[in-house]
Amino acid sequence: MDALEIRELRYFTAVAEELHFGRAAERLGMAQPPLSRAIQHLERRLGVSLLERDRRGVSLTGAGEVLLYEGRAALDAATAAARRTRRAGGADGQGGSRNRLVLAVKAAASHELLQKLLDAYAAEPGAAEIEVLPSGMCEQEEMLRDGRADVALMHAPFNSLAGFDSEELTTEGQIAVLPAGHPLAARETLSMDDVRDLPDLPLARWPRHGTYPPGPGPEVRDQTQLAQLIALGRTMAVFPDSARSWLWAGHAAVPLTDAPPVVTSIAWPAHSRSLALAGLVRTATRL
Amino acid sequence: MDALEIRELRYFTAVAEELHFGRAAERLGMAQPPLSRAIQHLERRLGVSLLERDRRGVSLTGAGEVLLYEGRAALDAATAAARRTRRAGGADGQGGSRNRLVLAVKAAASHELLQKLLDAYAAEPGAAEIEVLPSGMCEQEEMLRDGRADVALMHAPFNSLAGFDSEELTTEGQIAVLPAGHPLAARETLSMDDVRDLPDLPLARWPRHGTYPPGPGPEVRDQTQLAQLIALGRTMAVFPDSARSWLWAGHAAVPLTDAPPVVTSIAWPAHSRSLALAGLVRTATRL
DNA sequence: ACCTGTCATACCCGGTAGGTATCACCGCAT
DNA sequence: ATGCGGTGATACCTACCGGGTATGACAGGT
Repeated sequence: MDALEIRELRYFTAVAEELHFGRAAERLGMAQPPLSRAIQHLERRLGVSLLERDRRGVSLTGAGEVLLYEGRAALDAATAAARRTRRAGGADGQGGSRNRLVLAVKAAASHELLQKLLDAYAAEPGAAEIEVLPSGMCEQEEMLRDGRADVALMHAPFNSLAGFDSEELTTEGQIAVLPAGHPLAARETLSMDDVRDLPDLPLARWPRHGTYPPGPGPEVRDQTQLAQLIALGRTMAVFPDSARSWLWAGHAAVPLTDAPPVVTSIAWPAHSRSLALAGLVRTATRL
Repeated sequence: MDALEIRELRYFTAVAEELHFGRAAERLGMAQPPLSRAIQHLERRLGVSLLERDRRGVSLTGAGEVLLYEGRAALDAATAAARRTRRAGGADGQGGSRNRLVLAVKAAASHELLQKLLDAYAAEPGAAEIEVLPSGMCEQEEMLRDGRADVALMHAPFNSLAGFDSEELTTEGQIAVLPAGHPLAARETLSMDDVRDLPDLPLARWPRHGTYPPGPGPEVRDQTQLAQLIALGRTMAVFPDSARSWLWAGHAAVPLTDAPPVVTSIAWPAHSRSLALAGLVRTATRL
């Protein structure tokens, strides 16, 4: 019962994701035959069939799905180990950067909270250096898992806190961000039913984990694009209250009475034991 | 920036735990020179010094400590991936055992709760087969992490729920289990101060993660040994209320007014997506 | 000084990961 | 039907590297 090797997991996940040995081999920078052999070898060692080689392509068996899922976790853990070790040893350029934290935040969210947090923490005695790592819309989980970040500001229910330790920081309502001239912009409040499925204002779509959800609305990549499209009267969006800070002149914000509240939390890998991290969390909860 | 290999992590953790290349090599079933080389190679690839080779033995650098910690997580993740995949493929003997959960429970704890849970769950339509895996005193976390178990009954504050999803099931007080003839056994209630550091009844010590904590009390391995020693008047112990079910005639139980309450939870790896697991958790919370 | 215990170095060998060439198999077009 | 393109599997070879043995370097204790 010898353990899986990381290399084998890399190979398997490549094949499982591509469902095609040739493309997977290309992605891995190797030839196809050794890849086929490696997967066969893996299946023999596990005593389990992972892939269904049908003439019409490759598909995952049940065990293969399990391995894809669990293997990704193992891969993340291994790359996180490497990254954090390199950083702890100061192999990232300047030497000995022990006292440093990487904080992942959504690019345009929680501006004021972040500012207050950084200011307050910098005033602490012995504060570590905080590197702010801007992340995409829901990339923070991945960043924490694979070691690119040590700690993150996450927003339930958009981010999932599963597998992390966290402390709640703030809770806020949500607003509908509409074109200033739109009839609904004059209302005092709105409900989700009012803004869902408006034919003239379809909800914009963000990429989640690399792909766009289906829907009628325009696809946007960042918040500036979205802001422009709203100002042009092409779409609308639902955002936490704090988004008011970046609204344009052509925008109108109307509170939503029944939108789920957005909880901003500070989250970190459950097993972290860093002193600097503990200090940052303490500062954050005192704000 | 090629990834660490599991083999390298195994080697490094062995050395980091033994702090001795020879013993580590023996534990790994290999000779010492290749082990030394492997560690050097690892240090060169990470660009970081992990071990301080001092004349008088080996010690961990800061980066080494980080790698030991993170590496263990990666090792656990990899072995969990292998184990769960094998099980999903039915490679553990009988074929295709997809619908099966391994539940880790402390050997002699929560007897009645466990009984009720298993009965209730078995009555559910489409219930999976539950394999009950008895665990040591605080071994459940490890079992969940490395895939030996899918779900566990854990007892805060003895087990740490960090890194797992969980649902609280019951809360109970604690009792002092004393020899029946002891003067304190006649009391209606006791406080922690009453029973801490009694010269005639030192608290027994359980092994935690393989080693015994220091102290004057006798070292016990299982709950039967402890019961015997208590009946003999040599020691005492503090247990949750539910421990009354296994008390002997020579024991006396006195409620402790200020002991921390014991919370029994059902816990599982945060990323689990198994249908059977969801059903078991639902059953448990409805008890 | 000697011996002992430690980790590092030198050198050799065999397994295996990876490459190239090719096969076996099917769907599909002509 | 029959070749063609595209798939994954097989055969075979090479080179690297992981592992073993023997030995060195170096410090402490006697």
